[in-house]
Amino acid sequence: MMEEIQLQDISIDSFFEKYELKFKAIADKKRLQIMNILTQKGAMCVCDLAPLVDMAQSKLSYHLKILLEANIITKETRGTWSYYELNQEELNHLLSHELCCVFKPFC
Amino acid sequence: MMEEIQLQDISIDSFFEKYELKFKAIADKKRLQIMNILTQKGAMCVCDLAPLVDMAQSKLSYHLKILLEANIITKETRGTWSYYELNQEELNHLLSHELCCVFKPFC
DNA sequence: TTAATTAATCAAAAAATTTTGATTTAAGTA
DNA sequence: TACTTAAATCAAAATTTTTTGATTAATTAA
Repeated sequence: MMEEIQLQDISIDSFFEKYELKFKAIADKKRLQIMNILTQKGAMCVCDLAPLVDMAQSKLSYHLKILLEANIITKETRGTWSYYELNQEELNHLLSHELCCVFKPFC
Repeated sequence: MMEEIQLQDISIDSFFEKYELKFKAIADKKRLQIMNILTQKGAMCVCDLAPLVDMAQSKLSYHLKILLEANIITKETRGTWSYYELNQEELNHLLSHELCCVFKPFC
């Protein structure tokens, strides 16, 4: 019984942690701008994205990693290039329909 | 023309800032827990909420202020008590329908 | 092969957020 | 009136996040 309650607590706790991670990822002006650009342009590599968001490469890679680890975007490597794309499915689970067109693709 | 472009930039910039503020407010395990409790219990005062989230009063007041400033919750003062309640309308604009029952009331 | 490009990672510095404990203000209670 | 309770605010400390610039590894191009 004790264990049951504890398990419940642990699971609700990790549930909140999961959403903390996701909301934290999108809780940033620059990362929202990145999402907005990916909404409009589809998949992009770091070197093409960098000038659009006016960011140094290492800084952009840092922000992309945050979004990637929250599953907000996906990554596909081709040669030396890394192509990043919005994860539409994930965003649909997360955001209101209203936020389509701005932070979600094809809505 | 220059001005038009600048105005556009400023407005899209403040648009991202607005959502940064809101997502930042909900991008926290403890604040999500607060929202979850308010979802279940409706309006609550700080002194009743504090033991439920196992937080000192000043800490809880700090987190409530973050949510209040993002318009995620509302506040009504009665005597010495402050009653906080989820802002259902705001959350509907922000979050997916899926996140109802967890972070949004009456869905 | 050599040089250049792409992007990830690292450590240190800078900046922002959160926690803590105390103080303050206001309102209720004996 | 004096005492207690509720909650906001404050400053300092602690913690977390972000930025910066350099380095590294892998791939492409000359």
